[in-house]
Amino acid sequence: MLEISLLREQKERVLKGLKKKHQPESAFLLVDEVIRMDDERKQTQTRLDGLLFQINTLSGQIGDLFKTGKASEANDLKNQVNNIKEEAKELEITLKQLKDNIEEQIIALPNIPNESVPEGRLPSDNTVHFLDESDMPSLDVDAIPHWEIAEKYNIISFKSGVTLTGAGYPLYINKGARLQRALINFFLEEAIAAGYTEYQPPIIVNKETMRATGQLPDKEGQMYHCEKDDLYLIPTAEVPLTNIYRDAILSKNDFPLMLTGYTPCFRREAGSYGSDVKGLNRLHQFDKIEIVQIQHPDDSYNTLMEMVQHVENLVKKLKLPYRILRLCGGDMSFASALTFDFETYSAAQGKWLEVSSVSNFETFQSNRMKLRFRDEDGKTRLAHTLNGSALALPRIVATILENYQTKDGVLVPEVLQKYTGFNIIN
RNA sequence: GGAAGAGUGGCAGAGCUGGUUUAAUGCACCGGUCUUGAAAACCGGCGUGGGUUACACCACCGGGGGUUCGAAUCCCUCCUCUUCCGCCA
Repeated sequence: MLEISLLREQKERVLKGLKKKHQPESAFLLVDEVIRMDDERKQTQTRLDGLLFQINTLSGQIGDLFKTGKASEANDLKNQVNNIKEEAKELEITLKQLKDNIEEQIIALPNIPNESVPEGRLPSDNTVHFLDESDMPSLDVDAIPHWEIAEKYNIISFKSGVTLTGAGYPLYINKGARLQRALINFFLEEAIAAGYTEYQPPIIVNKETMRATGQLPDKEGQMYHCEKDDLYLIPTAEVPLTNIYRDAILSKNDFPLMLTGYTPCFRREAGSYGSDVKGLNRLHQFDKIEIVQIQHPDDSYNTLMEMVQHVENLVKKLKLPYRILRLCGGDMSFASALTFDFETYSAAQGKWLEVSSVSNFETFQSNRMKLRFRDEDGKTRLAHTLNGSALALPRIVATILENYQTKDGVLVPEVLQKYTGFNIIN
């Protein structure tokens, strides 16, 4: 959620940003509308405060009058107060409506992209930040996609998943399951070595938590909801991890806060179809290790690059062909100011698969969740939040299975072997 | 799930027979005096948000609602914690 002060003080920048994100005409009109409503809100608040002041003062006088036995005079004042109260009640209703309206409108505005975000509307407009062509794999002509490998070695059963739950819920078997566990440990250990603190958060959270990181009201339809308890299954560990510091006021030397956690993630993925959902490409339940940082505004972009480097290091260690994309304005998420996507090359499919997305949200999330810190001069300011996948498992597994396949079986990347306890899947 | 008790500013802890408590006091913290320096002592400051050029002023005593001229204080409801009972990995 954007800050109203930003709309007021840097309106040109906001309008430019909305254009870069290819917002509809209505979004531009919203900016002025929100400012106008906020002006009205201030006026209403001031008038209401005046009335409340009168009520407070008169009530004090009434108390004094009763004490000194002047009941009739007190009763006169009572009537007076009752009149003011009616007026105040109306203003209160107006005020509440204004506040609700402002929130409803401003929530519809996306974050403003950073200067360095490229222009463009489509994924093809993203700029390739790095592409290591020398490592592109050359597979045998009879190379097969990961879903066939999974079946061949009986390490993942999509069929059983369908029996148990439905499409998009694979069952990992034997070395398939152990490979998953190895990846989780590898990613967590790497994050810990980089200075992150490991958390094991709840994977079901309440409405307020979903609201604070922006999943609600925006992505209601993409999430699993437990109706009886009005709780939601998390789509990413970002949600509980960032919310740990909801409503907090940090001190400057708390920065940077570095959190990591492994969780299953749940996404309904309504509207997806075709080759996108084949095999492990897109699932309803998957495993992911997330890294989150909460940082001082002055340092957040350095931190973003560090996080990108951390993720890059992971795919390098796994020796997977990858590229990094700087997302263009039109392809970025609603809440992000700057995003780098990582894609690994799934050789048998001949496809780039997104395995990580690393973003700086600046104050977009912290504003919604009131995550602040105390400045040198004692004032509270909003902190910057950042997060990234490090990494999401299914597509990494898909890439490993396809790129490491040989006639004798699938080799296990060297760095994983101490976690798997075996070096080939056959 | 049932019963009882409790939720106050970073912490501790008053207030809870409704009106000099619209939040006392202590600790912690920050600044100052004193001191070669430090400790102690003393003086001052010390919640969040709205609002204002700045004040004034307003809201918030777990969340929400109500009674009243006036609510931390009374009522309703929800949440959380503690203890006991029941159930159970």
